[in-house]
Amino acid sequence: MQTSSFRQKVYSIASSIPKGKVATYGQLARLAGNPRASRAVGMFMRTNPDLKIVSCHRVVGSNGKLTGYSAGEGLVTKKKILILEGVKFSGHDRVDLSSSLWNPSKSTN
DNA sequence: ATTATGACCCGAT
DNA sequence: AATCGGGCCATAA
Repeated sequence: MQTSSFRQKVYSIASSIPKGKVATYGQLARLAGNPRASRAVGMFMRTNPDLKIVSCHRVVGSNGKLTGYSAGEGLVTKKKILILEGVKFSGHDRVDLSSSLWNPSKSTN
């Protein structure tokens, strides 16, 4: 499979994240086929094609830590959106993965 | 084709 | 718990 396909797959998965749930970069990378490409995944979110189809704000670090955001006020906007979505926060810039972590196996689409 | 950078992750100190 | 360093992958210049 080409790397270009990998990127598209990541976008597909990212846009598949249900509202009120969040996924980690490593998780997206793993689902896309490259468990070690967590870094590249972050770059895909950064250079995402359309913020409306790809819910990049629902992507957080492995420990639920908010890393970055290219739109709005950055992490501030990202955090705000997540709260509006119904995601529970554990700290200032941390998401409660225990309750808001997306389970791709259950989503099936 | 090579070098440099980054919205990451993990292990060790 | 916090900090430091190394490794992996894809993109941009």
